[in-house]
Amino acid sequence: MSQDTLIVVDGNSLVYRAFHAIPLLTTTRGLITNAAYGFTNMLYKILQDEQPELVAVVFDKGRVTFRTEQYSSYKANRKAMPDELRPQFPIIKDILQAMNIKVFELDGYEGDDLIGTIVAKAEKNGLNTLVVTGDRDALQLVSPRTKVLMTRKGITNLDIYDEGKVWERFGIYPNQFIDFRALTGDSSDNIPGVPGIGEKTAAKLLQKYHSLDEIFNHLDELPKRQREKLQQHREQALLSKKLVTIEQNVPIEVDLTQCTYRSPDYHRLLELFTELEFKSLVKLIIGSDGSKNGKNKKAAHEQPAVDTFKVGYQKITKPEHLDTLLEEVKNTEGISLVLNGTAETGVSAAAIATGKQVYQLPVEGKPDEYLQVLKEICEDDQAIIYCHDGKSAIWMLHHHGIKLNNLGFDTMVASYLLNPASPSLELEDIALQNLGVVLPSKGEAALPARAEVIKKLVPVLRDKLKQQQEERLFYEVELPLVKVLAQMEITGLAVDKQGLEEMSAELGRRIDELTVEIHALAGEKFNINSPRQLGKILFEKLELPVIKKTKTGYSTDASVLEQLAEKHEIVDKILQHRQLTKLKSTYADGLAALINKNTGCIHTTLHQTVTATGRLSSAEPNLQNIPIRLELGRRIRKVFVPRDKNNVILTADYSQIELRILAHMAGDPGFIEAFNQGQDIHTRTASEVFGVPIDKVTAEMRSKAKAVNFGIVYGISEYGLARDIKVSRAEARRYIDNYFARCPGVKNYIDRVIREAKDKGYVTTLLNRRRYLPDLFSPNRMVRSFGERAAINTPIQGSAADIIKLAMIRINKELEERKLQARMVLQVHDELIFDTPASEMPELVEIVKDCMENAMSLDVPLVVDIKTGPNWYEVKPIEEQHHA
DNA sequence: GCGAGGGC
DNA sequence: GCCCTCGC
Repeated sequence: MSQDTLIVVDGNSLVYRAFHAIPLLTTTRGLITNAAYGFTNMLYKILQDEQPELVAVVFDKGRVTFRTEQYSSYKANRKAMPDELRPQFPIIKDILQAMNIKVFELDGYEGDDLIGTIVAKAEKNGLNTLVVTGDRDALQLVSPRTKVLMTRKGITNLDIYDEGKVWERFGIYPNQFIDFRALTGDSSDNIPGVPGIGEKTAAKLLQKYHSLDEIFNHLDELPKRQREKLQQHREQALLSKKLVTIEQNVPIEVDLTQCTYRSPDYHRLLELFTELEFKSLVKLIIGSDGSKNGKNKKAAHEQPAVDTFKVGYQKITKPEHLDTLLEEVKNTEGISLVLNGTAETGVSAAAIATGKQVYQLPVEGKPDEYLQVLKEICEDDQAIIYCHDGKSAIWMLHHHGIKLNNLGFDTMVASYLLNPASPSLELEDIALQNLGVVLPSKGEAALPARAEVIKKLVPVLRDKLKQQQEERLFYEVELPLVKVLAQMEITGLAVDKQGLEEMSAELGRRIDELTVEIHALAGEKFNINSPRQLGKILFEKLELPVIKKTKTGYSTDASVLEQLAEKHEIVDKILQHRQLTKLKSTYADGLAALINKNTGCIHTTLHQTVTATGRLSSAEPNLQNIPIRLELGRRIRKVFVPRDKNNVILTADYSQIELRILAHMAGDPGFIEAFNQGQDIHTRTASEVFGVPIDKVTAEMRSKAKAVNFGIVYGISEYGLARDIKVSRAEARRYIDNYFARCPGVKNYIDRVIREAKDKGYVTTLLNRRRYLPDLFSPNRMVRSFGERAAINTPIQGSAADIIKLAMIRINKELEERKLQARMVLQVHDELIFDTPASEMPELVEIVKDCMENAMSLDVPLVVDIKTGPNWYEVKPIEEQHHA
């Protein structure tokens, strides 16, 4: 007889258990996955422990079953399936399919009955069966060959019931279980049983009389109270018996050979698990702990279930092979290119995948031979080239004087667009998530594998972009922008190094003076830069009042110090010290350290795949936060100079772009009108909020109104506004209410955006850039409010990003076509900075103004202010220069 | 990792 | 609301 083991899983029972045992988990896209995660983990563990030869999972189908027809109250007190659970069933079925596990379901029957039928068949075939469920009724199936694995509490505690265990637990044999339930009932399924007869009594009766029928035959032997109860509820007991009896002959084809447990489709499973963000399960399959450095060893028993992705490739050993490569590239629409190397040292190795073949370069023994071929390929306008992080490829090629003319796809940028709030940016992760393959991390095969994977990813990612309606955004904005950003980084900003050093020295002297004074006032030396030491001095030694606390101690931030300023003269000096050390360390010294020795310029990195809203970010150094508000800091801008003595700096910034976008998207007539008439928008808001005529708006009112306008754009909270303009919460609330009362279009817009965001799970910008907002569904109110503010802010901030990106692409195209020497060198969210020969100024002004103001057509004008000067500090409006 | 502070 | 960098 066969010793094979069959596992039959009650899908619904385990899914419900998992749902209630695990708190709501969501993916970064807001998909709820807790039940799917818990179920999959349970299943994995059971399969691991039992190593079965056969596996089946059953599900209920349809709410009406033959039991409901017999007894309308059956399971009537069961609540409807929670909205968070329902959509997890298709996910679970996808997972089971990927695991190659047979699923049974049949309309009108509960999972129990399918289990019963399968068990009957298994018994006939002499299989050992293990039923996995949380439903006690299944215990009636226990036999010498059939056991039940029952969930106890949570999902990790499982009890195994064989005949002995049933006896031990209930004092009955499994074949008495139906009668037992007929007597005790089951409140969760609304099975009545015999009221007043509990488990203890039922077991005693069954021990003595063996069955329900025999109990009724011997009623006269029973004590009066029991007898009466049984007589009175006889019909009910018999009905209960029918209801709890598991059907073992359901009209369904059960072919146990179909249940043979084969190995899963690991690639599909990896795609699913990575998409669902089941990180521990991914680790289980790929046998890695996810650490990039590979320092942490795998546990010995953890055999990776999938091999790393391998692809056959041709190493180019002879120069003649290069001709073959060139020929094939010519005949291929879209090749992928992977480069090893750095921007500083150039390309050290390359791989090219055409779809038919993967080529590995360089030519053995001839380290530079291939560069000419690389040049021919990259600069061929006909060759469409796919990269992962095309901008870094452009940098590396730039080292060899090679251009990348036709970037046809960028898997990193595409993956960012699909989920900018938490994108997978590493090719390894993108491959896992979209192809279900594991990339080799090192070794000779790594490069060709990457090339092949990029080539395979392009259609998959393109399809996903299309599904999210972001194909145009990708091809018309983000992809062409890669080249523009590369050019900006490569050009860099010229810096007056000597000027920077002088500023650093001067700041150093003033910091030293202040340090001496502060130490004297404190009566001891201490590290002013250490919030811990500073806190001790201020709040313990000098006993100043504690205004705010942080997680780790006293808060000493600027708002706290400002409130303490009048209590002790040391405080103002600390504020000054803070300001000066920030300027010296971050700006004077920080910038000086990043001047490129060869070019004398600062080459920031403009990140295209970092922000959740679609903005760019700047790093090493961050040139998007060079001081401007305070005069002292603003002087830093003097060191940013043109790269040639005949050049000037030109800046062009959008005036109030975010508020204009808000006016446009909200369609608020008053707001739109104000911009169309060229009114001062903050003055107008002040007039609305304070209910005074435009000409009666004071400077203070305007400044408060300005804060309100910012607040609206940021997704206002009265708390934030009150803090910013230093008024009470109630006062702030009044301003906001007034604002909404006077600008109903804005109010409606905000409500609409939040509603749509909650409905769809994401928000979009004017060019359909998408951001998922899982925070909107958080059970935590604070997190939820945060999500709501992001829902308001993202369409505005992101649309501004869309617009300036469009302008940048058009400007660069014009500069190129007109062969101008002017260069765009920086973007600061609503501002572009150029380094241009003075002679090209008039033409540049015309191009920049035109491209920026007409980047997109809105219901309000886009207005750009242009300034020029000998450095970034001294830029002045061009009109003024005419008059001067 | 946190607090602080610079920008839009 | 969105970032980056510094010093501890």
